[in-house]
Amino acid sequence: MSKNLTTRSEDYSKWYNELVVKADLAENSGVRGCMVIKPYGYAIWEKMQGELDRKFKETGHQNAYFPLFVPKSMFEAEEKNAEGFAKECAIVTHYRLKNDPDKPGKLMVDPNAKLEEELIVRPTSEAIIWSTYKGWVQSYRDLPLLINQWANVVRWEMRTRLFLRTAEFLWQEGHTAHATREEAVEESEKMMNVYADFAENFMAIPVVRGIKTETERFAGAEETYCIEALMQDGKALQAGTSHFLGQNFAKAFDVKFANAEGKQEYVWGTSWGVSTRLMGALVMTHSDDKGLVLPPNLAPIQVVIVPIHKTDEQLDQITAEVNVLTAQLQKLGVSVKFDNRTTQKPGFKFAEWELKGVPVRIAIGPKDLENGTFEIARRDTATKEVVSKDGIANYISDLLEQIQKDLFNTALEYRNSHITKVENFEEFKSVLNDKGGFVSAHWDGTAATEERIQELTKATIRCIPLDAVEEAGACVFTGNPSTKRVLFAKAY
RNA sequence: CGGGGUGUAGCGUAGCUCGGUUAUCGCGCCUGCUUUGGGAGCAGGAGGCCGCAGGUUCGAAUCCUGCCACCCCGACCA
Repeated sequence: MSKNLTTRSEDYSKWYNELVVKADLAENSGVRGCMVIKPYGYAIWEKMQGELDRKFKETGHQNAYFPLFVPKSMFEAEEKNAEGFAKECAIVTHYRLKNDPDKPGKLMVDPNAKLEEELIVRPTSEAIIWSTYKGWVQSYRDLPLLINQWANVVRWEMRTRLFLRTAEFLWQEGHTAHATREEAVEESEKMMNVYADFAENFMAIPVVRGIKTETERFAGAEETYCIEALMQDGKALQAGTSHFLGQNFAKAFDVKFANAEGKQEYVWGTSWGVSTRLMGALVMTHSDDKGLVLPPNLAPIQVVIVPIHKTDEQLDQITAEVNVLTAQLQKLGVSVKFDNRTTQKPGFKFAEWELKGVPVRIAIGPKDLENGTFEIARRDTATKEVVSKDGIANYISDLLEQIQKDLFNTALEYRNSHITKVENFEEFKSVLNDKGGFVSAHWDGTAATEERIQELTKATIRCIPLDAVEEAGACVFTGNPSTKRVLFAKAY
C-alpha cells in the first residue's frame, strides 16, 4: 500500500510515506486511486469543514445537496465545461447485474439493462445545479442564490496521488447566482478571500491570491481566482479556486430573471471549491521527519497527557492531578487526551503522538508529583520545559495560540524566501531547478509563451498575483513588453 | 493510451537466472516473566491456495501461455 504514496521527489516521498501512513490519516484502498480516510484524518477534515461552513454561513450561504448522477445531455449543455472534463469522467451505462451463465458464482453486466441515456458521475456539479436553478429563479427578488454543497466528486485521473489527486475526493462546492456582473465578481473575490483567510489563519498555510491565466482557467469560467501555496519541497499547490462564470451557465441552462423593469436577463454565476487536497497541503507544509505537525486550530487533540509511573499507586496519584488539569483545560476550550494505556511505554507514546502531530504533550511522573510540576513539550519546536502546576492551564492555552502563530510565520518565511525574481531565461531555469519555489518573472501575456516555457521547464504560471506591482518589463522568454510579474512554479 | 517494472503472512522482504525435504529474514501480532522520564529485553507461539487461470513435469514460488492488479516515467489534472 505504501508504494502508492510515493512522489516524484525522493526525499519527500520518504517522509510522506512515513507521515501519511503512520500518521493514520489515510491509506490508499487500491480501488482505482481512491483513498480510505482513517478516523484521525477524518477528524481533521471535520475540523476543516466546521470552520469553512461557519465562514460560508457568515457570508450568507446555505447548504443544499444535488444528485451524484448527471444525465449526459445535461452535462454537455455548457460546452466548454463539458469539453474540459470529458476526458476524466466515470460513466454509468447499466443498472443491473445478473448471474454469468458461463462462470458459476460470478456476475456479469446485464446487457438488457442498458440505460437509455448515460449518467455521468459528477466531476463537478455546475451542470446539474444550474439546470435546477432554472426552476428556482424567475425574478430579481429570487436573487442572489447563495448555495454550497458538501459532496464527493469523481475525476477519472490517469494517475492519482494520495490526497492531492485521488479519483474520488471530498469537497465543498459553492454555486451562486446574481443579478449583476459586479455582484458576481464581488462574490468570487469574496470567496477567494474566505479561502485565503481559512488557509492562513486556520491551517497556518500562507497563500498567494491571484488569478489564473486563460490556459489554467476553469472550463466554463470567465475568470478563475485562486490561492496558491508552496510546499516544503519547493513545488506549488493550488489550494482553492473561485470562479466568475459570467453568464455562461445561465445561457447554457436558460436561467433568466425579470429585473425591476420587467425585462428578462440572464443571471451571473460563480462557483468555488476546496477539497481534501487541503489535507495534502497541510501535511506538506508543516510536517517534519518525525511525522505530522498540526496547527492547534486543526488538531482533533490539542494536548495529550502521558503519565509516567511504576506502580498503580503512582498512577492513581497522577490521574488525580491529571483530572484537575483536564477540567481546567476543557473549561478553556482545549481538547485533551489522557493517554493512560498501560499496554504501551511512555517512550512509545511520545513517538506515536508526535507522529500524529499533537501540538502539545504533557508528561507527569513521580518527580513532578513531588515538585508540583508538569513537563510540557512542543511538537513544532521539539522543546521541553518543566512548568509549575499553578496557572498551567492558561499557560497552555496561550502556548497553543503561540504555536499556531509560529507555524504560520515559519511557513511564511520559507514561502517568502522562495519567491525569486528573475530577469532572464537562464536565471529562470537555474532558480527553478536548483532552488525551486515560485519564480517571479515578466511574461508577455500570450498562451504560446506560457506553453513553450512549460515544455522547456515543466513550470506553469501558477497565478497573476492580485498584488502584482505595475512595472514596465520584458518577457523572460520572448523579451516582449510586459506590465507586471507573474508567478511560475513546478506544481502538483 | 504508450514505455518500463513488481506481485511471496498485517507491513517490508529472501528465494526465481539453474525446478527437488517442512518457503527465508525483519517489523508487527499472541503468551509468560522482567521492565516503564524517549519507540524495552529474554523465552515460547500463531499466522502463507508464493496475484489468478491454464500448461510442461515424477515434482512448480521457480519454466511457458493468458489474464488481473499495483507501482514508476509520459500525456491529463484540484
